[in-house]
Amino acid sequence: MAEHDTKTPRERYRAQVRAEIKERAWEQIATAGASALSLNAIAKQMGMSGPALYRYFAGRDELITELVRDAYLSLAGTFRAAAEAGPDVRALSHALRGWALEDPQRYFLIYGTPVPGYHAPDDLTAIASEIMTTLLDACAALPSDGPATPLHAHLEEHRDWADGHPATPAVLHRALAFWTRLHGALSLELAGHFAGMGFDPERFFAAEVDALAGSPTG
Amino acid sequence: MAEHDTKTPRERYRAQVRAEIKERAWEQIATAGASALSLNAIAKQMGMSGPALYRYFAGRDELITELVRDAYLSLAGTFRAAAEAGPDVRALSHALRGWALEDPQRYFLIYGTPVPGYHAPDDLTAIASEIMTTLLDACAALPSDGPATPLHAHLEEHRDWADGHPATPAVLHRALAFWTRLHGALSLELAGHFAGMGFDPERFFAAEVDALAGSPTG
DNA sequence: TGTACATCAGTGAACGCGCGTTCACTGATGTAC
DNA sequence: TGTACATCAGTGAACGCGCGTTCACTGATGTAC
Repeated sequence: MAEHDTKTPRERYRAQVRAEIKERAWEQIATAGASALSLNAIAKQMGMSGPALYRYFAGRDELITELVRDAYLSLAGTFRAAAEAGPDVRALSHALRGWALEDPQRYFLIYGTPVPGYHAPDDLTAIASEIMTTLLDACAALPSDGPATPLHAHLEEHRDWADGHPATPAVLHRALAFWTRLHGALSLELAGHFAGMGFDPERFFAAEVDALAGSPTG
Repeated sequence: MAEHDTKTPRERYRAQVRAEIKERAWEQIATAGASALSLNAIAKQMGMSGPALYRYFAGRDELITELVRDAYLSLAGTFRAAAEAGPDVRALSHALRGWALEDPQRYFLIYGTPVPGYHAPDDLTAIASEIMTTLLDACAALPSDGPATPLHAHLEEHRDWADGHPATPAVLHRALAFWTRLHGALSLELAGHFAGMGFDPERFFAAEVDALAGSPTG
């Protein structure tokens, strides 16, 4: 009773249909890539006429933007869950890999080839910032820091992206290294560039994580 | 006289037009991404009718395949040139970055989001193999090797991709790390994910290269 | 050198397709009295 | 509870577009004698 449903049946129905549209959109993206996403095809798949979707999304662009936002939210949620037991770069890293493997095209929607001209909406920076903060926390919890380098001085001067986080330059550097290295290993794996090479991508990924978690950013 | 031109004028003309088609294709890709590449648009830009292009390419797919091949060849050539003065990972790394910045969409055509279903032609593996060999040579020329790790044993057993190269497992690991780390830093930079963060991508890239060239794969 | 023929680049019309999006509408669902 | 009205989901037709691709053709360029 305390938690009363404030949604009218119509609102609930709307939310449901919106959700199904997005689901079909994800299926389509997984099958043929984001650039092939088509409103008409989604409508047909749902047994509706094309124009019906305009009751739910202003157009194709708004739908895509919404999908990008959902992808970011999903990743942020995964990170939050992985950090629940405390800051731990290993947990974060493997959560990231699991999330990426779960739906490679979702991963690429965020980190893949940018479409020249497309600009992501502004409210994503807040979500991206939460993700980065989680990573910074985990890096700050690691032991050693190692000697200062010229890059540290540079990062010290350009640390706005850390969003007020009280991280040392060494921690900033390590967070950047985590981000880019994991992304490198993951995106090549997901894009199929390891196919036929024989080795186990997961072992290599784990070795990268170990190297990062073990030594000062070397 | 010794070097007589065996090409007829018609053949030379054909080659010229083919080259211009590709050039326009690259322009289009740089402007709107590879998925937006259109034969008709290229033809219009060249002042020809659409069907005329079918004298030069069997269709859109063949053109794209050709562009992918050219991108690989271009990268292989860049690597070859960078290794001319001897094996040197630093030279290779910065040559790679320069090549990528020269035309980000060309880079993404090789390393970007894969289109589900598209499969690259087989003869690319030879070019990819040359690139990898150059990188392996450079890694083998680095000094220290560091202690053996479990990953080394795994790579020792799965080294077919090294194509007969007499590299130690530590060298194999380092080559993989080079490849993935540079790719991670580069693709995030090119995709614009560093935009607004304030730090200098080149300095970070250089630090990654230094870390790789300096210590055993840590 | 001149003529007859073959080659081949390029055109314009056409086909069928799917796209995003608009518009005027029908009919069902919810609301107010 | 019943009636009158407003809201809103969904339809079908239509618009204009650009796409890849085929086809029969014209006209210029090259080749053979």
